[in-house]
Amino acid sequence: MSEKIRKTVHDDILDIIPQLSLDCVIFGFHDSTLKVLLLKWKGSNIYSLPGGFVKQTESVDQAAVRVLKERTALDEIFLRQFYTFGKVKRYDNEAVGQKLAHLIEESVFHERVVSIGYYALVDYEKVFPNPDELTEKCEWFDLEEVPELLFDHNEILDKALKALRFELSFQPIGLNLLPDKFTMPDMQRMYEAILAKKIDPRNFQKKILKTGIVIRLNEVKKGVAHKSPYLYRFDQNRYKEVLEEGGLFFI
Amino acid sequence: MSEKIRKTVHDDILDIIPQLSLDCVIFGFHDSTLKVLLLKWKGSNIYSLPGGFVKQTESVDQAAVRVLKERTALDEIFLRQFYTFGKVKRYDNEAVGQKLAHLIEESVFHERVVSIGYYALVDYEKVFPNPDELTEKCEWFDLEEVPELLFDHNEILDKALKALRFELSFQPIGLNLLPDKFTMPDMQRMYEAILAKKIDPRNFQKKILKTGIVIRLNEVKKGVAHKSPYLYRFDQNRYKEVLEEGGLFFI
DNA sequence: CCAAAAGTGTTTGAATTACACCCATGC
DNA sequence: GCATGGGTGTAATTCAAACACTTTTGG
Repeated sequence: MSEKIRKTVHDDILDIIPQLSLDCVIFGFHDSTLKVLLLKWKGSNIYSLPGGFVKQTESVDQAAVRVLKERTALDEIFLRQFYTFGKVKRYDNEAVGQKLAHLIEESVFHERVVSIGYYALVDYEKVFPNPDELTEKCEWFDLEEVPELLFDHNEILDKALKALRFELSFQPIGLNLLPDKFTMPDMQRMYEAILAKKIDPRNFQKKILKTGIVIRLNEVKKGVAHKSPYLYRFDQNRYKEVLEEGGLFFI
Repeated sequence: MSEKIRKTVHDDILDIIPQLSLDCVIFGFHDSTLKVLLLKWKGSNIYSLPGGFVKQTESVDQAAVRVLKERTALDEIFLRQFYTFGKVKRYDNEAVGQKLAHLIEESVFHERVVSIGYYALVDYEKVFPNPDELTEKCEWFDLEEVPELLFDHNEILDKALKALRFELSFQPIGLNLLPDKFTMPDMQRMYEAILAKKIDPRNFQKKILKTGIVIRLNEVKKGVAHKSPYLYRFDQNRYKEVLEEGGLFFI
């Protein structure tokens, strides 16, 4: 553990809530597949979700926003708290302590920590992945290619994905994964990637347009092979209306 | 603050996770209305939700089970973690400290606490409400008659009710509020009380019976005025099947 | 001109809603 | 015997699902 890191951890320890952390599952959508942002720890082959601690002077939500901003350079992120992980032994503390001994004092991992799980939906193109002091890479992984993760992060990821699927099934939150202008087939592929099922394009379009939450622009996407698809944009105001009407809609 | 209580709080402080608590919204159903179990603090007119701290040696879920058992004398309670409340200033620490100064050292309330919210569904008839050392009464309140509560407990209650309504809309969790044997009109009234809307009895019965999760017994409820209604019981096995089929059903 | 993806409507079946009268019981 | 709540079926409508061909573009 470098002196710098030791110092940082030590200074911070007074400012954070002890035994409480948060973990963020950051989802992106690219090449018709759902991606998740993972960190690779320095001098190792160990991966984990981005996470952090909650400062005494910030809310848990603010802490999540801060962590996300640090890792993605994005403000204004769609965030959902989905579960708090509170088992006594969330992972093999001994083993983790040894694996990370070159970076962090082992005793840190002897203490039990409760972690609040958030998931975030971001526009893949706008993200600049950024590792922190303890990690050397921050990169996107296809969901099917996620390796074994540190702590209980595979479990947290599973639960986040379930929560995302559930919520996407009746609220159009998936729009947060798309760029400002997108095509109907893009949107459909996004739904298909997350829900892991094929959807009929005619029925899909009908359903989406009926809600009125997207608006077709007088533009088509150029420079693509084959027929040029129309571009759409999200109608934030209409979306809020739909939500206030209690409007849930199923895909 | 009595010596006994001071000692208890002091002894416990080493065994619990600091700055982390949990709060339980315990719902019951009686007289066609949804009820919630509240505590009245000693020597005051202050009410709050039951809650507690998480011991170092127990999971957060176990802590919730323990709290529920202490307040209701029930094992095997239906419990759902629904949200973690993490604002920096969840309530007016000064004011609360003063209000409870006769029971607890004021400084306790100067520290910021993150609280994990659970809601429980219990069989009203089986509950023996039980105050703790700091409270003098533990009693059921109609939802409409809930007074101003301590801390941010009104907000927690609101959010629990929303979560309950949402979940009840597509999973038959409300059965946990009913006795082992119940009538179809009972069940309907329970849905009506929670969702706050009238339901057609023919359509309701059709929908419930179609799922197969309740079974009509060869008994009727005796001793009631008017026509004797049939009794039903919950089919736990069928319920599990339905859940595994991914079966959600709307009311 | 060919290959590949985009765009579009109608028909069918399933599910949901609306609706009203008779029955059994306790008083 | 009467007032009250319990029990039940059908018709109308709405909503969801199935399904295939034409159009446009780049290469």
